[in-house]
Amino acid sequence: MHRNEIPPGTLYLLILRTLARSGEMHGYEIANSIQRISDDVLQVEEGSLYPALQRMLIKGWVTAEWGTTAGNRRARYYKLTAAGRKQLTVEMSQFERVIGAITRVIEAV
Amino acid sequence: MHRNEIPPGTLYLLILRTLARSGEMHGYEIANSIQRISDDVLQVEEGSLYPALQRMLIKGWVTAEWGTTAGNRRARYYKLTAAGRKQLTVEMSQFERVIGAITRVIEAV
DNA sequence: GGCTCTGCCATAGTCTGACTATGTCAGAGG
DNA sequence: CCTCTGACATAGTCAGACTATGGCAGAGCC
Repeated sequence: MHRNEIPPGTLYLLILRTLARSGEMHGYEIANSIQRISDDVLQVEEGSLYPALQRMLIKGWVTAEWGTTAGNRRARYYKLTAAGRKQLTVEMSQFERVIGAITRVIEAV
Repeated sequence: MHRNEIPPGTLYLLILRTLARSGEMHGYEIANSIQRISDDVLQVEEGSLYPALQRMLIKGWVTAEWGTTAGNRRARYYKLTAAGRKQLTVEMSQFERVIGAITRVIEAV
């Protein structure tokens, strides 16, 4: 079915943060990293990941260049731009703001 | 513009939780309550609220009946069903699960 | 009596973005 | 060779939060 786990909008945040931590990664690594760190709660499907990366390229948040993996395969390596780093801080503070607000509503008496 | 504040999916949670706390409310009250408790961070637009309530009626999470407000206006009063209460617990635990996972990714070193 | 304001409900249509399904291609290893 | 897996990509579907708009009824003016 639909609607697996990742709330719409937060995928950008997850990718940006992952790239910020690791400098440079290809798509597959990004997905695996997110999945692993989240203890398999967040599963980034390929059909979500690559379109998101394309959009992020268009928005100018990342750059990409082709390279070769350790296992000798071709892959596109993504890297944050300055705009991407800025976007990350925006998304982070927005995330905290909104999640904090939702939590207040949930926990209100 | 678009994409104001409320992440898709969480509107159900907010409405369910608000109704659970207050027993019975009409739409306007629900929206105002969420907005107030969230310190104006979450603004539930009417064009989001009423469609959401319709969907919740169809899903059987709430019932509605017409009544009159304190200010002598007609309004539809919504109330949680058993299924709605159950859905609330589902959404709550899912929310915590997913937000926890996202937080782990964000805060990972 | 009109007239505006606000409370309150509703819907049609747009748009973002995560999904499913599918396809490709290349190296690894049996 | 032949399958497996890593890795990328896209077309199409769908949920759902938005914009814009409209309607109606009571309150409180003048």
